[in-house]
Amino acid sequence: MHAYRTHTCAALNQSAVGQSVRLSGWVHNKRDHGGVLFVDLRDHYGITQIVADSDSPALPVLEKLKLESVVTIDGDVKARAPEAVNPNLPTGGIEVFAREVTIQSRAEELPLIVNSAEDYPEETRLKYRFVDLRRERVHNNIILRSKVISSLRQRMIAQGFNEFQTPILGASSPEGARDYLVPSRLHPGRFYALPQAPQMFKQLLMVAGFDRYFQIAPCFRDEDLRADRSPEFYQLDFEMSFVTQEDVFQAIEPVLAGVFEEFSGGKTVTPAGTFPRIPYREAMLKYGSDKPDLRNPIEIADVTEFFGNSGFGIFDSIVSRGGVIRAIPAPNTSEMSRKFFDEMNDWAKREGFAGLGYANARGNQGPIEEFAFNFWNGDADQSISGLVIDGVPAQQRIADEGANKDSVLGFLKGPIARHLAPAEQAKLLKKLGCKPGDSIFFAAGKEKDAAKLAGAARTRTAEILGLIEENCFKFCWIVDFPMYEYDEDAKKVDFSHNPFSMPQGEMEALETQDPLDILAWQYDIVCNGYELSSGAIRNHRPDIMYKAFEVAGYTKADVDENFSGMIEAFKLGAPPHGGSAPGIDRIVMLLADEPNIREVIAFPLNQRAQDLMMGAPSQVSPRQLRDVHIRTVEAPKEG
RNA sequence: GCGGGUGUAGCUCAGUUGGUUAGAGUAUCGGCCUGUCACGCCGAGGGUCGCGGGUUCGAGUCCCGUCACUCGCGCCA
Repeated sequence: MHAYRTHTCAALNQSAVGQSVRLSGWVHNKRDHGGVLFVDLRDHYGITQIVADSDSPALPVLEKLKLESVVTIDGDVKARAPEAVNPNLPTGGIEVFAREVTIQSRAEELPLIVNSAEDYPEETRLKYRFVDLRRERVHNNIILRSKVISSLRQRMIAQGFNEFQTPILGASSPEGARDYLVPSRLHPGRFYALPQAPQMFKQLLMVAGFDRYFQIAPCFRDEDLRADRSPEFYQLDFEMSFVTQEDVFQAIEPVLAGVFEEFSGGKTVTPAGTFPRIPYREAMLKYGSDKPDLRNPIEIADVTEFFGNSGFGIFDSIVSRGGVIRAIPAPNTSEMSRKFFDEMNDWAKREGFAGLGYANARGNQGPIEEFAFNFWNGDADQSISGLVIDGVPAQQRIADEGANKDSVLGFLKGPIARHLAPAEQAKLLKKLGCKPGDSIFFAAGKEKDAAKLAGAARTRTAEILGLIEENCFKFCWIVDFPMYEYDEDAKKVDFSHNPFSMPQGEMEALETQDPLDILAWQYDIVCNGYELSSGAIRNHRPDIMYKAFEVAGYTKADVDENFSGMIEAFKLGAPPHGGSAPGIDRIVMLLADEPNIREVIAFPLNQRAQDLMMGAPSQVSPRQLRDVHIRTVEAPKEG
């Protein structure tokens, strides 16, 4: 008989009744009835109930044993009485009567309880990650991760991609994120950098003629963390030769849609081949973000045209200084309390914005859209007959109150609305697609700021109102990123994203167009508001590369000095190529429905990039520092 | 670097307007219990209330500072 087990804790069922078996696992839970003791024995595969009665020598041993101790049980499989069957347990039809128990490892009192779904502070969980990982939810997440990676690999290989490893110890690169540095022992004063991504190497693999490469690649970035950002993470890094942007899309959409369909657990997935393509500028306008969550039905609109001479001072002056006004429709909220709108405004201020204005559309009972359209076209009197405002027909109000026609016909309430003539209000509602009873939030400022506030308000509004569609994964491509942007601080044009992307229009565009109008063959994949990947058709032409850098104010010497390896390679025969790199941790995070990337990493660093279990980063001995020619400046702290 | 939240028993949390000896659940220890599967019942131990300072007759509670964790902003092509 095997030293530890004849079966796993998930393997036994009715067909094993009568067998003599040996099981090993952790004491998941105990129920001690004095004369009879039940133990839930757990391993990776499942749970089997062990029974020890007063005849069993195992009873006194198991009785004293703490939870999470590891034991080997010798016993006999018995069928449970019908009333004792546990339908919630796959092995619930049987139990193992213990004849003997061997203690493999005694557990002391636990810092967190394995057999509970209770939430523990992350500090505790990470310090005792090996215990935390025994718990069902995290254990399943890590298994899911393994399956997702396996599936991604198979799907890539099936498409003819070859998996290669690229160096971990590389050269530091001047652009991009901060590098993790590794000092060199053999070369005093010099440093390796851990890769932020295998960018250079995958392009060189294309130059080397390998045509289709991929890698489950570890990446490192020494920047501050977020819930969806870890300093070390994995990407499905891939690159292809002789391809257009369209070819890259067609290669990766089936992989992502496929793996999401495989593991989504029934949630709907945007089908491969139908990922919407949203130009960057459109995304910034309609969603206030370059990673829009398309589960959110709200669409932002630009309403700058309604202000400037409206008499609403703040907005008018923002517009006159070149700013913009963005409107965020909030469905069915016009009857919400003042508090709702005030709290949105307070929230915007807390987020560092000037504030968030609002207006409410009256709860008209008439066909407001049709009326608004007619009104706007000077055809109002004709349709007033059908219009009811706040329960009173519009014509009657005009007659009864002798009211000013404009005030009666106003569609919008609130401090901003007072400054817009009814015809303007109608146009505005029409533009936003608002219905009676909706409200509108206004975000004003410089274009970048207003878009950002509008985007944040769009998300918050939908979350508060419960408008985010559930049980779906909505993918899209963000395309047509601008090649350059104006850097306010440096007062010059600079690359807006990756300097190695091919500009759309290539050399001709660089020579003839306003740099701020040039688009790049660069694209992101976004799913449910998370940026899953970033990619591009690369610039493989030295002449275009020098020109692209020249536009941003860099000399040929600058390029040669910083990127000589790549440039030299491109001078010796480089195929047109492009690729992308979906983030694996974020994919698993979405599939596991976890709000935090650390939930899908077996041993994650905490929010301050520390390993609380192993104590990284740690101090090293003076000898080690001497070896790598490092002298620290600040007095080391204890710990 | 900046802003929000949290910090009370091993663990999860409660703690009122500043007022007696800081509570509960769970875990641990002891006792009882032969059919539980969140077993049940009885009892016990367990606290620098994150840390430092201040106000007060009196501070877990109010004020100032500070630390840790976390979420967001900056940052992350």
